[in-house]
Amino acid sequence: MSASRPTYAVIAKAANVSEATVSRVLNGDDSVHPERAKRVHEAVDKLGYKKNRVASALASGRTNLIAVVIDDDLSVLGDPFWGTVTSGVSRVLMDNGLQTVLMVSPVGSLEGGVAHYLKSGEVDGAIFFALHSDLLVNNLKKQGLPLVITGTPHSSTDIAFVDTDNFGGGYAATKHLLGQGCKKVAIITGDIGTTAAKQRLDGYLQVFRETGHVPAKGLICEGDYSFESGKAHAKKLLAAHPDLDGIFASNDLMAMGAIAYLQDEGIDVPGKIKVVGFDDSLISQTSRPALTTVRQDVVALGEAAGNLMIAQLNGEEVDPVILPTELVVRASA
Amino acid sequence: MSASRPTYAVIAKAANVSEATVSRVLNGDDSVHPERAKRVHEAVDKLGYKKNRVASALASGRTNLIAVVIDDDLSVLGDPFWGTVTSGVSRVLMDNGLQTVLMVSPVGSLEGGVAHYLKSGEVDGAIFFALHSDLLVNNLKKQGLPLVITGTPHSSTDIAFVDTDNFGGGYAATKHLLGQGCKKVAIITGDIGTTAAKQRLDGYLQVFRETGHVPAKGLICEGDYSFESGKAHAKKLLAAHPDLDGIFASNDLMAMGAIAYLQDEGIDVPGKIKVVGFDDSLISQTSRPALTTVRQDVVALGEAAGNLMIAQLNGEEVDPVILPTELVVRASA
DNA sequence: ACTAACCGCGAAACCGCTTTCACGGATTAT
DNA sequence: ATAATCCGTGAAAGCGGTTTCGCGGTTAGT
Repeated sequence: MSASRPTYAVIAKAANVSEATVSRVLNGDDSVHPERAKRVHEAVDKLGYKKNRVASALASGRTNLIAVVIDDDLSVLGDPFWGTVTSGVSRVLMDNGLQTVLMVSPVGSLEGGVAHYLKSGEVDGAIFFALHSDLLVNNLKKQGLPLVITGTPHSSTDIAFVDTDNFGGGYAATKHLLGQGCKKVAIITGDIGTTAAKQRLDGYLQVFRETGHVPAKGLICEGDYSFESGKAHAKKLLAAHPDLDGIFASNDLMAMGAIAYLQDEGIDVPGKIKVVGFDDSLISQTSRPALTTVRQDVVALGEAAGNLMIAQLNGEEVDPVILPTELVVRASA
Repeated sequence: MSASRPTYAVIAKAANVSEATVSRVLNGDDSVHPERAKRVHEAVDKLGYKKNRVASALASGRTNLIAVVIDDDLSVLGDPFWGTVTSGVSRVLMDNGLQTVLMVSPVGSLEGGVAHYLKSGEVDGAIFFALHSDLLVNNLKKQGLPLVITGTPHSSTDIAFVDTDNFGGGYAATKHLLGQGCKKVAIITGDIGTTAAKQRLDGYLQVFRETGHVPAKGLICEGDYSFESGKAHAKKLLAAHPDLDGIFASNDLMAMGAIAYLQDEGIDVPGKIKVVGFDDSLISQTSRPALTTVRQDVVALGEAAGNLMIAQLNGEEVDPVILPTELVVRASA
């Protein structure tokens, strides 16, 4: 850095006030006489002063940094879903003068880099994505760190979280298939270790509960959100149930996999078998037949997480936020 | 925080040394007597001491924070490409004790939040993605901030950058189409304002230069990397050149768009027209026909950017890094 | 008119770590 | 043996803000 940047000492002298007053003015303390406040502002403008946020953080104990922790490996941010959530979070935080510190790493244990970092007081709060275990968050919660989880936690904690209405989405998707005349509808769930997959399955089951029917054995199979898994399960399902006429896949990628298999077999979609996905990701629009799917507002999810964090920093009590889903009917069902 | 965390004062007392010595030990200064160093380490372990990185940053002037600046809006992180690059960067930085501060915002001018933040000394360096203009980086460079650009800069600066071999990729893709017997090969470029798009086009042109041919007029059209743009340009191209038999699209999404249009028109891919994409993104594997495309190692790109930053922080001189591409032949060409 | 509460403001302590400086003792050179 | 170096170490001065505390001067209470 060529010219060292000015400090309070310089501003104070230029405005002919004390450093304490400079601090008050710059932090919006309205107990300063307008005249002196004006002098301070003028000095700040004239000298191009920018507050050193590190020094400020040390003195005040607030870093204005929020960690976004992705409990996984590299692949997660490569998923447009989490990338989009992240940008939603980031934007909200930035609008509130906070910066986003990104940490991509498995956080299984209470030790390890991420855990230490979060406990070192270098961030004012943490937002978790794709959390595999509640161990760390419960531990951090005890330490009083403001926390937000994106997705529903596994255990029933009192930690703030935001999520999509997975249950409602699963319900709507299944109902739609039945409404289209399907008699035998299967579900390919996501990794059942995730709460989202469980909830979507619950939505599916609820439809049958309401009609008094019991979903046939073997119509429920557990995928892992991958294209290949959609393909494989479609094959298995069709072999066991030749009269299958509807598939609800827990995400678009598996739906695409299923459709790929069916098309390879010369089975018409949606003529013979109708398929519904989940997410309304880009591929659902570009594939053919275009995919009927359950849309979730991913940016809104990120923004909600950011807002929940802001609220907590302001000392407010917060409740979980569940965002609605919407069925988008295209060609596949 | 329930129990306030220990400070140097506590450790120093416990180990019966001065705070200066504690600092030396914790910062790897080997001039401390092993016996005393051991005492310090024991005290640290016993008391569960974690260094306050904020205080450390203030005193040392090093924050251990690196900004990742995405010069755009929300959509960019939703693109799996940048999400993946980001995670690559983040991992390398983390392995080196640095944290990633994510900033998603247009950085057109020298003012604005991002610019101020980068100049405020709160980060030790900055890595730029999807840079639209070199204005800010040149300005920051002058201030001595270590910088890395992902993608080739527009102007010829002496700023470190990493990029994929776009030229080579474009060359290979075009050559492949010709090698498959195509006589009339068009290119749908990306947003020509990006250097990547220009370089891929250059690769395409180079093939013709070498063969002494001049690519027919109207075979070069400028897309914008979107699905729709691929679709629209395929239509336009086919109308103008009914004998078209090859298309090189500058990314997979446009390739998919082109194929979608061709299939809608009942034109066989690759029977009548062959299509090559660029990126080797997920959709290129899941689509049918599976897309022949130019693979770039996106994680490696991010890691290279991270490593270039580390090198600069170590005071090393660095050269640009160009990563190789690889043609992945699938069904579409 | 006299005490009490109040208000704006500056002095100074403080946040927790880093780094310079100088000192006593041991080592090496002369 | 004496002077010149070198070493490991602690005291203390920062880094650049924030915040407590108390002072002098008003304003309000009775």
